Amino acid sequence: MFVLIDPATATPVFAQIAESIATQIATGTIATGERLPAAKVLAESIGVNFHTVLRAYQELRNDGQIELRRGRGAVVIGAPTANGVRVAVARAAAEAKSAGIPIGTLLALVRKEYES
Amino acid sequence: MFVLIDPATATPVFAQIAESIATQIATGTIATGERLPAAKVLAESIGVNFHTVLRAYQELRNDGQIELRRGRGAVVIGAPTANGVRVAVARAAAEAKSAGIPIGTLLALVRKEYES
DNA sequence: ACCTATTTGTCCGTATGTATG
DNA sequence: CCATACATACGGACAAATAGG
Repeated sequence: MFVLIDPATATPVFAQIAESIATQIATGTIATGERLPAAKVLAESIGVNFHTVLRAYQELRNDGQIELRRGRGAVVIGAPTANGVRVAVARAAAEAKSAGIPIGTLLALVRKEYES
Repeated sequence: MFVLIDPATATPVFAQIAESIATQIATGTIATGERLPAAKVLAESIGVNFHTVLRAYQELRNDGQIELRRGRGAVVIGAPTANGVRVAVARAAAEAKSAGIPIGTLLALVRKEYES
């Protein structure tokens, strides 16, 4: 697990961690089902507070990339992603963008619709 | 601004705060464009740490309900929500649900599509 | 143009709780 | 029962953007 932090960058540390892990998931460096190191462990290895790593993990969870469970750790989720879904999502995103709806609002709409 | 916290409940304090404010936005008790009290002020008024309120605010921002800016505060966003968007979102949500795709993954897909 | 107060943003540290194994 | 590991909350510090004088 290699995570390199650039303190000079404007992007926050937790975001850098999340981005690094997300990239490694996307490129297959970290496999589906694999378990990420405990937040405390990773934090010590890159020299940051464990809360910062935890926040990165929670960001990844909110993006549906990993699953977090107490006592168990962080596990990478495999994305099945049926085809019809992708098409529908693409249309919704395009509609929203052309309507000038911000991403946050769109996500709120999707969540509300999904949970209704 | 009335926010009542029940310490006996299992739901976290920050979630209770966010939920309370979301309800007040939904019911019109808090109007669109209105400014929420500063996190520090609200925190003192309900007797919690200001970080907890800040987290509630950030939750509301992630849900597209308010806009946060340093030095400016938290302002309630009005939802324009064009009609075509609602239809597209509803379809995408339905597709995802029938495909068994969890909400987190769906949101990640939407975000990726939107930002591409 | 400058300075100051306000307010959110991030990070650190500590403590306690809770689900998992 | 116990160790592990995430979850929440508190507290403090400093940074950065905004607003107002």
